[in-house]
Amino acid sequence: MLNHMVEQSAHLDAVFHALADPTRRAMLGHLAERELTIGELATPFSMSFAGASKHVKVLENAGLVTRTIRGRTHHCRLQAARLAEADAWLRRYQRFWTERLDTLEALLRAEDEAKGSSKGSSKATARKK
Amino acid sequence: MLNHMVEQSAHLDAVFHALADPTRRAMLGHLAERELTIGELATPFSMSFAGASKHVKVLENAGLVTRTIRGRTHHCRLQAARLAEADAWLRRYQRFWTERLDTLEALLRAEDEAKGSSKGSSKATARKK
DNA sequence: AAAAAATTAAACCGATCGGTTGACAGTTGG
DNA sequence: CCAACTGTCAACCGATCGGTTTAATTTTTT
Repeated sequence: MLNHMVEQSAHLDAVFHALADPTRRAMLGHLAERELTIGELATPFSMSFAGASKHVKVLENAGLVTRTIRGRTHHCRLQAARLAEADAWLRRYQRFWTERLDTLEALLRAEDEAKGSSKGSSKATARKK
Repeated sequence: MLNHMVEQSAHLDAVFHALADPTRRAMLGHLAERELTIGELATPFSMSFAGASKHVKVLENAGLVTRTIRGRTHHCRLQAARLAEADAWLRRYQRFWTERLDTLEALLRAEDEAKGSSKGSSKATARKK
């Protein structure tokens, strides 16, 4: 029932590790547009097939990519559920950065008022704690 | 104006790398409640001071923590702006997982109807933004 | 002044990382 | 069947990781 929420720590390890490499993030960026083979994923980085293959394996291992073998080509597809898990983890902290943004906004607003006109784009965050 | 959006790739490397370790994620969790010293951060993990010090340095390096030295103690504070950057990166992919979640929701709903539910721990997710 | 406390620095450890190369294997087209 | 194509595997490389221990530094306490 909640099983998909439990024991995500290992998932998060793998997902954040996968995302910590710019090549892999770029690969995900490409996969966001279309399904791609290992070779197609490799070429934009002037990297060996084996190198790209390793990166894809990391992404696959993190559950961010699934592979379909058609003949001799391996077609990779973005699988975003684990990205959602990562995002869910991050959002636990959202109030911190929205708080900060609010105070920043307040500062900017005050600065604006001192200088001239402004635009009021407030977030109206609940003030807790 | 958008300068703070540019060249975050190195930031993202550091942030995602910092988040890829469960000890460091837990440290951030503790720092979300209150400011903590290195020693206070170390104790829950039965880890040496030096070990915790290294983890904090990684978090600091990623811009996720700032340090204030008061006497002989170093007080660490969560700094969430970089978490916001990571979240912003992830949200580029949000449409992929919301698509998936919608189909997942449909599946779970169908399953629930077939079985009859026990606890109503539904997510009540907002379906569009 | 001396001891204790909080922390960093440095050296070290085995494990993993990102990447290459070279050998191997299945697929496809002549 | 053979050659080209696509990809993996295994070995290897230097770098970094997460962690320890020991020594040094600074501040507080006695």
